[in-house]
Amino acid sequence: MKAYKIPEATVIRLSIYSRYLQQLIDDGVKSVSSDEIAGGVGVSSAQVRKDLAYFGEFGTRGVGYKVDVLYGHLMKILGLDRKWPAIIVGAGKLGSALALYQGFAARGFNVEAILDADAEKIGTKLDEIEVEPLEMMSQRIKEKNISIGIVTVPAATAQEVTDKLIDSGVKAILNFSPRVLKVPPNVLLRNVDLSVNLEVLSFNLNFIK
Amino acid sequence: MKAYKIPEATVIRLSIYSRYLQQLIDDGVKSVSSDEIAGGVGVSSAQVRKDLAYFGEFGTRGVGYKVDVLYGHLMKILGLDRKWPAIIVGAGKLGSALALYQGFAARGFNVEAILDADAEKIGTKLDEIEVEPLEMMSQRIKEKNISIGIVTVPAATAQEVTDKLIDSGVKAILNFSPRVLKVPPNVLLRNVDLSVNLEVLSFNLNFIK
DNA sequence: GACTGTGAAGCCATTCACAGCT
DNA sequence: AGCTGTGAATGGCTTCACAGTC
Repeated sequence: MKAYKIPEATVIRLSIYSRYLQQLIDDGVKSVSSDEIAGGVGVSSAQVRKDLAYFGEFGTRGVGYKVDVLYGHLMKILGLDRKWPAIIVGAGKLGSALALYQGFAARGFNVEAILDADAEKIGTKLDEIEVEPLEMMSQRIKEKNISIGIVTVPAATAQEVTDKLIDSGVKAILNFSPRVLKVPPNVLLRNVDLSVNLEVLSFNLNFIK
Repeated sequence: MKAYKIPEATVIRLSIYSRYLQQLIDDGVKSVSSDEIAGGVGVSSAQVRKDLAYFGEFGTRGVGYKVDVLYGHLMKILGLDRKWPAIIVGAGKLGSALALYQGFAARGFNVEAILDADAEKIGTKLDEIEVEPLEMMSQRIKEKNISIGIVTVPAATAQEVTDKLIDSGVKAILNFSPRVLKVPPNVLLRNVDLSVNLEVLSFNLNFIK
């Protein structure tokens, strides 16, 4: 499922703009131009304006944007004016790291449960939350009203776990496993492929020096 | 720095194709068509053929591709026919998880050193490798001939650490910090922004249901 | 008959350039 | 004068459709 006519690249940049604006707020800056945002995040000022234009007119000609106002609009657009409970499946190194990652909670993504198939891991605590067996998936998703599932299991079980998440009512999957997942068209899927990122670097390293 | 005229999207897909072919090899499959690869990774068969066409003619008309031959070509193209020693800066949850992540080593990315500023962490062991102080950066990069640096420090110190990596001779940076990094044009940079990925999902969740 | 390789067409995102507002 | 908002132009990736080969 894709959301209407907004380019994904635009959504990604909005997220980055919003973080840059957060920084400006912390620094006490009140007003900003598209040119300054552009410089701060490494794109062109026309790009910044075009991205914003998909959603409305947030600035003042001749003046620029009010930092706090623009920030508010972006957070709303990104759906970050609310909490998003999430569940992590796979309490290995990566899953555990993500469960404890402050950056998620800071943006409203609260990890409400973390599950694993391994009996050894079940019952261990990561900060506040306890690793639970896979059987708890459906119950936790329903009681915590979770719509985002984060998959950090090995490739072999990734599809199976994903199917279960979707059966249990999850609407969006963030996949960290190195496996191409099949999901029905009404479920959102994003892949964070750690090795692929390094491989793009190694490909490009061939061309320098 | 960008590598010549190959679209980045193509490089990413080549990496994914190569993993799919690896699977086919494991399954004992000898021959494959662009249509089968396309089905396996979720793109069109024309896309598969176009991507491969940037680098040569690897198939046989009317027949398809020999799995092992194509796999070999892709690994060579991606620069994965060699080892890539890497260094991780930041031994927090995420850095530690990445240091131990089997997927990297499986593709030739060997984490040769992991550094941290925190005196408490220095000396602790992650599997085989020991967390060392930042001061060891230059020495380790030179003696291990490292060209890839992985940044997993908090946003506040990310730029500083990146500058040091580049000073020490690193040619490519994989950035996990939520900060836009400035690097000179002869240094490669890729960002893996964990929150941004969730935010793209939350944006799109607004449009369903 | 099957499937690759590829020029041409189509599509979509980015950049340009300027009108419009303050 | 300064900066936004936007139609038009550009550039680049993807899809189409078919000629070429086995």
